[in-house]
Amino acid sequence: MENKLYVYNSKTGKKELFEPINPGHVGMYVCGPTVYNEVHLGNVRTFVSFDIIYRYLKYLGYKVRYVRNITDVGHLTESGEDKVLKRAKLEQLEPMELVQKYTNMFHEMMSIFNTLNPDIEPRATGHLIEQMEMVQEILDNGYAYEQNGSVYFDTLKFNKDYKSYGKLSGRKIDELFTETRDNLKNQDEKRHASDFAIWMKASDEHIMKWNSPWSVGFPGWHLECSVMSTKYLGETFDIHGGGNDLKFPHHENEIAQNIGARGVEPVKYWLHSNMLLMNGRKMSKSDGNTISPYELFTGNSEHVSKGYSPMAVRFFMLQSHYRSTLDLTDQAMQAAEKGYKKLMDAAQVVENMQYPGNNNNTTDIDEKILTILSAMENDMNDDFNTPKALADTFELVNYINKLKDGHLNFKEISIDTFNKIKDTFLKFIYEVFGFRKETAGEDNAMFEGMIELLISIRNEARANKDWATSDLIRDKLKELGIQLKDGKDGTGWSKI
RNA sequence: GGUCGGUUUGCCGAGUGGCUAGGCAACGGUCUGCAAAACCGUGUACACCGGUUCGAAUCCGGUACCGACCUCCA
Repeated sequence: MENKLYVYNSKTGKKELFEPINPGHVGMYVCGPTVYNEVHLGNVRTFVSFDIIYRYLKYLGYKVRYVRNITDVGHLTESGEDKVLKRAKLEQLEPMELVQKYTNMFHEMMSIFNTLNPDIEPRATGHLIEQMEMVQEILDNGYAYEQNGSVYFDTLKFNKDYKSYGKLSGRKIDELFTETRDNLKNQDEKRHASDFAIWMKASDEHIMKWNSPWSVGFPGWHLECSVMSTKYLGETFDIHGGGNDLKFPHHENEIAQNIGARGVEPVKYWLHSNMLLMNGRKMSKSDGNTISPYELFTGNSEHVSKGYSPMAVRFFMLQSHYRSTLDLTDQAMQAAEKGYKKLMDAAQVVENMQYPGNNNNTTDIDEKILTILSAMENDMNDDFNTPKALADTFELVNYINKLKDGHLNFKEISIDTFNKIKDTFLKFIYEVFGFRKETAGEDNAMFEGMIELLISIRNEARANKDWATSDLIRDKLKELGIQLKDGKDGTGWSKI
């Protein structure tokens, strides 16, 4: 942990030295999905971005508590309907049945993309008591008012006392007054247009509702994150993450609620990831500019010419910085797929490579390699710059391939340098970047044995200049997805 | 309309006041029975117009275009 990690804090708009509140420990909260629908590829980008951050913090040796919630109530559509209820009606499922269905699918997708599970994954409906308690605290402190059974956060009073409403998202409360859309439900109950509901009275036909001191109703969407983050991470914690479209109003309101209830700023570092675009525009279901993860895997979409594997997609995402927009195009995916394959081929090569003999002499090549190795960490320390770290990694790929082909002699580097390449390279590929081998077969001894057998039969044929047999084996294997590669030291193979 | 961000070589995408990002594609070469892979070499880019500077694609100002947010959104 002697390295210094800098993170870009949305609250200050600057890169800041990362110093956790409790040395050695990091509390991190990321807004999870609302489970009313199949997970969107854009969501995946956000969760992959924070997966890298989680992984890298762990790599640095921090003990991280990663909390990511599941929103299963209170998230309303523009017309004021509960998203979960609306969808449940459509699919003719119990609300909790629907929530479970999409929660399961979400977990499956996260595992397909090889993201690590959060340490705690709390649900909004599991924290109704705590949410009511916070509503009461805010009321007691005078930053909320009740109106016909609903409770609204008083942004004007809050802003008068703390002068901070709108600070995170750079908004001014006076402007919010005029900008607000006028089609929101219960708008007229609010004192000020920028006020927001923290408890809502439910109508008779509303199914998901609970008894409270104010009405039979349900909590406001922003409340759950305030409650669950502080419950599991404390009144102040280190990192809060989410997509930058949540900055306003969600995160802004979260801060207001926490301060309104407890009087303290909850978050030290706000991290926001940027949007995934497709063909230059934000992915959006309404105008058809969207592709689901499964469509991307199978190629069953007008936007792509073929399917791409989940790890190729992950690689594609890591090739841009999490704070930049990323534009998904078919051409870009093809490039990413090939680059990913090259990287993983090198990983397989270096895994099986041993340094011959024992040489401790170092040359200027050792020095160059050691510079690359430290650059990998330095670049990740610079606000998790995965594209740069990945570029460094490709420089190692070049050295690995040169060693393999004999263009670089092992004697030109020391055994110590070689072991460092192997160790760091594999650590970054598997632990930090979170790539994984995509087919079970690669780890299967019998499968590998059979390939090796075919290769030796083919080599026999080649020795006899029986090109017909030789090419038959090569071509048939290629059809099955195995690419043979004839090299100086015999024939290797890889998955296509 | 308001706020913020972007415009980098054929594509994606980093970065920096003077030093090769990287991946993909292209072209030439090495290797190979052929192929693939790998390796070597080639490309000299930073929207436009001004300004600051010994020097700017990088800083400042303006213009154009694009995008996001402005209580559905990762």
